[in-house]
Amino acid sequence: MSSSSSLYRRLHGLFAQNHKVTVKLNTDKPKTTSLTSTKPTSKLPDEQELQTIIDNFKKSSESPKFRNRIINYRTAIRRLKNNSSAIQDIFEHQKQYPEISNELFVSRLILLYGTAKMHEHARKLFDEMPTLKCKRTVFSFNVLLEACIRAEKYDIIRELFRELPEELSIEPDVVSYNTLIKALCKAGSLDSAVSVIDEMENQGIKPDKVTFSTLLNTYHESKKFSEAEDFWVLMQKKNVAADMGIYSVRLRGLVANNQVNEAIELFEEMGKKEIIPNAFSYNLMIKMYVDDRNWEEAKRWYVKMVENGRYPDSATFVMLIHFACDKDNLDFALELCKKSIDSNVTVHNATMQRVVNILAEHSKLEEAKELVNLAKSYKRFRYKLLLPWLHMRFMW
DNA sequence: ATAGGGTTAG
Repeated sequence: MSSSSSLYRRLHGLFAQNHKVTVKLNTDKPKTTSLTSTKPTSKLPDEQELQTIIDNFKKSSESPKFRNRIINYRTAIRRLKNNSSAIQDIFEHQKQYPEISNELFVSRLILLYGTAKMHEHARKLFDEMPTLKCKRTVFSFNVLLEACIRAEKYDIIRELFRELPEELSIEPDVVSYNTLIKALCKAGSLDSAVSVIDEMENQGIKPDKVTFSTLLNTYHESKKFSEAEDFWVLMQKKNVAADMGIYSVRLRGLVANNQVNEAIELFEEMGKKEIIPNAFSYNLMIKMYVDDRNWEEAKRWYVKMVENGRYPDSATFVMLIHFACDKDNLDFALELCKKSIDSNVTVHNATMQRVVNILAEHSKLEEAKELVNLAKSYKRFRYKLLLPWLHMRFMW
């Protein structure tokens, strides 16, 4: 790096510091107005606030419209943080409404108990369903399994599987088995998860793309790439209808293991099978070359993406803009920034700022200014870009 | 309706 750029950096540092002070002087509340985004500290509600949330929720629950919107329950859970007795309080309150005999409604509550890490309450509500005049099918059984996963109680799921279907005469379906597999994967028992395939086939249930997707992904996560290979072959043998998603999982695995040729091959295979690669597929290919510092190929895949009518998204722009900056390819960096604004795609503020800075560093002041102004016209996000050159001129 | 798959910078 040249000495002029290090001078620039020092000036910029000074500038940034001064700027913060100015912000503080101009406002009465300096706590959250810093340019570097500081999240407001989320504190636990005190007793008074807690009671208000509970009372308001119960009041709102009187409206059937309110009860029909799951988002209201999710919001309440979030606001109540980990206060399980408060959550139990508002959920118990729901039992007086007719929806409590609706399997979907109760299932949502069971799932939310899981989200709140209250697996015992989830189980209790499941057990109460007959008393609540609510039918209980494999659907709510699956939901109970999922609630345990959300509560990270993986070991219970095996037991539930052994105990409940027989007791309640529920036939586990493909979703039940896929959920069991997910639980075993999360618990780190990949081998037993795989053996569930045999188990389900013995019960006459065909593993599907979700089954294979979950397992393939776990192979990749535990870096067992050659086993992932065998597993992919097994999937072909089982004639599982592949889709975009499972190809994405496979492609991600190949990229993670730096199997460049195999990744290209798979990409082409997708086209032949009429699984049209989407932006995510292209991003994977671009990322592979960006990580490899191969500018030519990264750019080639970007061009290919645009030519094939896939819209570059935030990930595409951020990856390539930084790479272009690394390579001092200012024209391309600027072009990408303009295109992102033009196509209504938001990138990180720091990414856009880096291009402004690097343009200024290379005395391309007009272009830097142009970009800052262009960013001002962007409606979906308010970029906060600084024009360092103004300040440098002032210092000189 | 419940189960999976998703990135990008510092």
